[in-house]
Amino acid sequence: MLKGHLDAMVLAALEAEPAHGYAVIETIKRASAGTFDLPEGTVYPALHRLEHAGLLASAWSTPPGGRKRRVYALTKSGTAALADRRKAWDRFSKAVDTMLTGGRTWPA
Amino acid sequence: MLKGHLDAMVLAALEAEPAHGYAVIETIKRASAGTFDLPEGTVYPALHRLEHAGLLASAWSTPPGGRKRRVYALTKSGTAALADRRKAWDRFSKAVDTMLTGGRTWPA
DNA sequence: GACTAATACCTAGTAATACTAGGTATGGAA
DNA sequence: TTCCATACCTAGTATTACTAGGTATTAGTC
Repeated sequence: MLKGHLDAMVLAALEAEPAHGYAVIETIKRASAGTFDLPEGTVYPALHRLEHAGLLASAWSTPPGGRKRRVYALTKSGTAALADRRKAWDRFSKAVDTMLTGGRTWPA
Repeated sequence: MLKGHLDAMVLAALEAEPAHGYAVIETIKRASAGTFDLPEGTVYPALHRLEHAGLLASAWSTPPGGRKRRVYALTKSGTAALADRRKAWDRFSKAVDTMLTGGRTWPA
Protein backbone atom coordinates (compact mmCIF):
# COMPACT_ATOMS: atom_id res chain seq x y z
CA MET A 1 0.00 0.00 0.00
CA LEU A 2 2.86 2.38 0.62
CA LYS A 3 5.48 0.72 -1.50
CA GLY A 4 8.37 2.88 -2.54
CA HIS A 5 7.78 5.65 -0.03
CA LEU A 6 8.57 3.76 3.12
CA ASP A 7 12.23 4.72 2.88
CA ALA A 8 11.35 8.40 2.75
CA MET A 9 9.24 8.09 5.87
CA VAL A 10 11.88 6.16 7.76
CA LEU A 11 14.50 8.73 6.84
CA ALA A 12 12.13 11.53 7.86
CA ALA A 13 11.49 9.84 11.19
CA LEU A 14 15.22 9.97 11.87
CA GLU A 15 15.73 13.52 10.71
CA ALA A 16 15.04 15.32 13.98
CA GLU A 17 17.21 12.98 16.04
CA PRO A 18 18.72 9.50 15.93
CA ALA A 19 16.46 6.74 17.19
CA HIS A 20 16.18 2.99 17.43
CA GLY A 21 13.92 0.80 15.31
CA TYR A 22 11.09 0.42 17.73
CA ALA A 23 10.95 4.19 18.21
CA VAL A 24 10.83 4.70 14.43
CA ILE A 25 7.73 2.53 14.30
CA GLU A 26 6.13 4.56 17.08
CA THR A 27 7.05 7.85 15.46
CA ILE A 28 5.53 6.87 12.15
CA LYS A 29 2.39 5.58 13.85
CA ARG A 30 1.96 8.79 15.82
CA ALA A 31 2.80 11.16 12.97
CA SER A 32 0.40 9.41 10.62
CA ALA A 33 -2.36 9.35 13.24
CA GLY A 34 -2.45 5.57 13.14
CA THR A 35 -2.66 5.26 9.35
CA PHE A 36 0.73 3.56 9.20
CA ASP A 37 1.05 0.95 11.92
CA LEU A 38 4.00 -0.82 10.39
CA PRO A 39 4.94 -4.34 11.40
CA GLU A 40 8.49 -4.86 12.63
CA GLY A 41 9.12 -7.19 9.73
CA THR A 42 8.67 -4.18 7.48
CA VAL A 43 10.73 -1.64 9.34
CA TYR A 44 13.75 -3.62 10.51
CA PRO A 45 14.64 -4.89 7.04
CA ALA A 46 14.14 -1.35 5.74
CA LEU A 47 16.60 -0.01 8.30
CA HIS A 48 19.13 -2.67 7.33
CA ARG A 49 18.63 -1.85 3.68
CA LEU A 50 19.11 1.86 4.25
CA GLU A 51 22.19 1.27 6.35
CA HIS A 52 23.61 -1.05 3.72
CA ALA A 53 22.99 1.70 1.17
CA GLY A 54 24.97 4.13 3.31
CA LEU A 55 22.02 6.37 4.14
CA LEU A 56 21.99 5.41 7.80
CA ALA A 57 24.66 4.55 10.34
CA SER A 58 23.96 2.56 13.47
CA ALA A 59 25.48 1.95 16.88
CA TRP A 60 24.45 -0.21 19.81
CA SER A 61 23.56 1.61 22.96
CA THR A 62 22.38 0.52 26.36
CA PRO A 63 20.52 3.28 28.21
CA PRO A 64 20.73 3.13 32.03
CA GLY A 65 18.24 0.51 33.23
CA GLY A 66 17.16 -0.26 29.67
CA ARG A 67 17.59 -2.95 27.03
CA LYS A 68 20.15 -2.93 24.30
CA ARG A 69 19.09 -0.83 21.34
CA ARG A 70 20.48 -0.21 17.93
CA VAL A 71 20.34 3.50 17.30
CA TYR A 72 20.22 4.76 13.73
CA ALA A 73 21.25 8.18 12.50
CA LEU A 74 21.14 9.82 9.09
CA THR A 75 24.45 10.03 7.29
CA LYS A 76 25.30 12.89 4.99
CA SER A 77 24.10 10.75 2.07
CA GLY A 78 20.96 10.01 4.03
CA THR A 79 20.18 13.68 4.48
CA ALA A 80 20.70 14.28 0.78
CA ALA A 81 18.59 11.24 -0.07
CA LEU A 82 15.79 12.50 2.15
CA ALA A 83 15.77 15.82 0.30
CA ASP A 84 15.58 13.93 -3.00
CA ARG A 85 12.82 11.69 -1.75
CA ARG A 86 10.81 14.68 -0.59
CA LYS A 87 11.05 16.25 -4.02
CA ALA A 88 10.15 12.94 -5.63
CA TRP A 89 7.16 12.55 -3.33
CA ASP A 90 6.04 16.06 -4.13
CA ARG A 91 6.11 15.44 -7.86
CA PHE A 92 4.59 12.01 -7.47
CA SER A 93 1.71 13.04 -5.22
CA LYS A 94 0.84 16.08 -7.30
CA ALA A 95 0.72 13.94 -10.42
CA VAL A 96 -1.49 11.32 -8.80
CA ASP A 97 -3.75 14.04 -7.40
CA THR A 98 -4.19 15.53 -10.84
CA MET A 99 -4.82 12.11 -12.33
CA LEU A 100 -7.38 11.12 -9.71
CA THR A 101 -9.27 14.38 -9.53
CA GLY A 102 -8.92 15.31 -13.17
CA GLY A 103 -8.24 18.87 -12.13
CA ARG A 104 -11.67 19.14 -10.54
CA THR A 105 -12.13 20.13 -6.95
CA TRP A 106 -12.80 16.96 -5.06
CA PRO A 107 -16.56 16.81 -4.23
CA ALA A 108 -17.46 16.65 -0.54
CA MET B 1 8.04 4.27 -7.59
CA LEU B 2 4.28 4.31 -7.91
CA LYS B 3 3.57 0.85 -6.64
CA GLY B 4 0.11 0.27 -5.32
CA HIS B 5 -1.49 3.30 -6.88
CA LEU B 6 -1.18 2.34 -10.51
CA ASP B 7 -4.56 0.62 -10.42
CA ALA B 8 -6.25 3.78 -9.18
CA MET B 9 -4.73 5.79 -12.01
CA VAL B 10 -5.70 3.26 -14.65
CA LEU B 11 -9.24 3.15 -13.33
CA ALA B 12 -9.36 6.95 -13.26
CA ALA B 13 -8.10 7.10 -16.84
CA LEU B 14 -11.09 4.99 -17.87
CA GLU B 15 -13.65 6.86 -15.83
CA ALA B 16 -14.60 9.51 -18.38
CA GLU B 17 -14.94 7.05 -21.23
CA PRO B 18 -13.83 3.55 -22.28
CA ALA B 19 -10.47 3.40 -24.00
CA HIS B 20 -7.85 0.96 -25.23
CA GLY B 21 -4.54 0.26 -23.54
CA TYR B 22 -2.36 2.47 -25.64
CA ALA B 23 -4.74 5.38 -25.05
CA VAL B 24 -4.62 4.76 -21.30
CA ILE B 25 -0.85 5.17 -21.41
CA GLU B 26 -1.21 8.43 -23.33
CA THR B 27 -3.89 9.73 -20.99
CA ILE B 28 -1.76 9.07 -17.92
CA LYS B 29 1.26 10.65 -19.54
CA ARG B 30 -0.67 13.77 -20.48
CA ALA B 31 -2.56 14.12 -17.21
CA SER B 32 0.63 13.75 -15.20
CA ALA B 33 2.49 16.23 -17.40
CA GLY B 34 5.01 13.56 -18.32
CA THR B 35 5.74 12.40 -14.79
CA PHE B 36 4.29 8.97 -15.51
CA ASP B 37 5.47 7.66 -18.85
CA LEU B 38 4.52 4.08 -18.19
CA PRO B 39 5.99 1.24 -20.23
CA GLU B 40 3.54 -1.06 -21.93
CA GLY B 41 4.83 -3.94 -19.86
CA THR B 42 3.44 -2.16 -16.84
CA VAL B 43 0.06 -1.14 -18.17
CA TYR B 44 -1.08 -4.17 -20.16
CA PRO B 45 -0.60 -6.61 -17.31
CA ALA B 46 -2.38 -4.14 -15.02
CA LEU B 47 -5.36 -4.01 -17.38
CA HIS B 48 -5.47 -7.80 -17.48
CA ARG B 49 -5.27 -7.95 -13.71
CA LEU B 50 -8.09 -5.45 -13.30
CA GLU B 51 -10.24 -7.24 -15.81
CA HIS B 52 -9.58 -10.55 -14.10
CA ALA B 53 -10.63 -8.91 -10.84
CA GLY B 54 -13.91 -7.84 -12.44
CA LEU B 55 -13.18 -4.12 -12.27
CA LEU B 56 -12.90 -3.74 -16.02
CA ALA B 57 -14.62 -5.34 -19.00
CA SER B 58 -13.10 -5.44 -22.45
CA ALA B 59 -14.19 -5.88 -26.04
CA TRP B 60 -12.29 -5.93 -29.31
CA SER B 61 -13.10 -3.16 -31.74
CA THR B 62 -11.81 -2.20 -35.15
CA PRO B 63 -12.33 1.48 -35.91
CA PRO B 64 -12.77 2.35 -39.64
CA GLY B 65 -9.32 2.41 -41.22
CA GLY B 66 -7.65 1.50 -37.94
CA ARG B 67 -6.01 -1.46 -36.21
CA LYS B 68 -7.70 -3.87 -33.88
CA ARG B 69 -7.96 -2.54 -30.36
CA ARG B 70 -9.09 -3.93 -27.08
CA VAL B 71 -11.32 -1.37 -25.44
CA TYR B 72 -11.70 -1.40 -21.67
CA ALA B 73 -14.58 0.03 -19.65
CA LEU B 74 -15.21 0.31 -15.93
CA THR B 75 -17.69 -2.18 -14.53
CA LYS B 76 -19.94 -1.32 -11.62
CA SER B 77 -17.36 -2.90 -9.31
CA GLY B 78 -14.69 -0.87 -11.02
CA THR B 79 -16.50 2.38 -10.35
CA ALA B 80 -16.91 1.42 -6.70
CA ALA B 81 -13.28 0.37 -6.49
CA LEU B 82 -12.18 3.68 -7.94
CA ALA B 83 -14.11 5.55 -5.25
CA ASP B 84 -12.41 3.38 -2.61
CA ARG B 85 -9.00 3.92 -4.13
CA ARG B 86 -9.51 7.65 -4.17
CA LYS B 87 -10.35 7.64 -0.48
CA ALA B 88 -7.37 5.41 0.23
CA TRP B 89 -5.09 7.70 -1.75
CA ASP B 90 -6.41 10.70 0.13
CA ARG B 91 -5.67 9.14 3.52
CA PHE B 92 -2.34 7.79 2.32
CA SER B 93 -1.06 11.00 0.78
CA LYS B 94 -2.14 13.14 3.73
CA ALA B 95 -0.34 10.80 6.11
CA VAL B 96 2.85 10.82 4.05
CA ASP B 97 2.67 14.60 3.72
CA THR B 98 2.44 14.98 7.46
CA MET B 99 5.26 12.54 7.97
CA LEU B 100 7.56 14.22 5.46
CA THR B 101 6.87 17.80 6.38
CA GLY B 102 6.37 17.23 10.10
CA GLY B 103 3.42 19.60 9.99
CA ARG B 104 5.67 22.44 8.91
CA THR B 105 4.94 24.46 5.83
CA TRP B 106 7.24 23.17 3.17
CA PRO B 107 10.14 25.66 2.76
CA ALA B 108 10.57 27.19 -0.69
C1' DG C 1 7.90 -16.24 42.70
C1' DA C 2 5.06 -16.85 38.39
C1' DC C 3 2.92 -14.75 34.79
C1' DT C 4 1.96 -11.22 31.49
C1' DA C 5 2.62 -7.22 28.71
C1' DA C 6 5.47 -4.05 26.56
C1' DT C 7 9.79 -3.23 24.77
C1' DA C 8 13.38 -4.51 21.46
C1' DC C 9 15.69 -7.07 18.17
C1' DC C 10 15.97 -10.48 14.23
C1' DT C 11 15.22 -13.60 9.79
C1' DA C 12 13.23 -16.84 6.33
C1' DG C 13 9.89 -17.23 3.27
C1' DT C 14 5.92 -15.34 0.48
C1' DA C 15 2.90 -12.55 -2.45
C1' DA C 16 2.53 -8.81 -5.16
C1' DT C 17 4.05 -5.32 -8.01
C1' DA C 18 6.19 -2.85 -11.63
C1' DC C 19 9.57 -3.16 -14.86
C1' DT C 20 12.91 -5.06 -18.52
C1' DA C 21 13.34 -7.04 -22.64
C1' DG C 22 11.92 -9.18 -25.78
C1' DG C 23 8.24 -10.47 -29.67
C1' DT C 24 4.22 -9.63 -33.36
C1' DA C 25 1.68 -6.81 -36.59
C1' DT C 26 -0.55 -2.77 -39.12
C1' DG C 27 -0.91 1.89 -41.12
C1' DG C 28 1.01 6.10 -42.73
C1' DA C 29 4.79 9.01 -43.99
C1' DA C 30 9.30 9.86 -46.09
C1' DT D 1 10.49 0.34 -49.11
C1' DT D 2 11.95 1.70 -45.15
C1' DC D 3 10.92 3.64 -40.97
C1' DC D 4 8.10 5.30 -37.26
C1' DA D 5 4.03 5.40 -34.52
C1' DT D 6 0.41 2.72 -33.21
C1' DA D 7 -1.21 -1.43 -30.84
C1' DC D 8 -1.02 -5.65 -28.67
C1' DC D 9 1.32 -9.38 -25.87
C1' DT D 10 4.32 -12.39 -22.41
C1' DA D 11 8.20 -14.41 -19.78
C1' DG D 12 11.30 -13.43 -16.58
C1' DT D 13 13.38 -10.37 -12.95
C1' DA D 14 14.19 -7.19 -9.08
C1' DT D 15 12.28 -5.09 -5.43
C1' DT D 16 9.21 -4.46 -1.91
C1' DA D 17 6.44 -4.99 2.05
C1' DC D 18 4.49 -8.32 4.71
C1' DT D 19 3.56 -12.85 7.37
C1' DA D 20 4.98 -15.64 10.71
C1' DG D 21 7.74 -17.13 13.24
C1' DG D 22 11.85 -16.76 16.97
C1' DT D 23 14.77 -14.61 21.10
C1' DA D 24 15.45 -11.73 25.17
C1' DT D 25 14.83 -8.07 28.76
C1' DT D 26 12.23 -5.10 31.93
C1' DA D 27 8.26 -3.79 34.67
C1' DG D 28 4.19 -4.68 36.71
C1' DT D 29 0.66 -7.75 38.70
C1' DC D 30 -1.18 -11.59 41.17
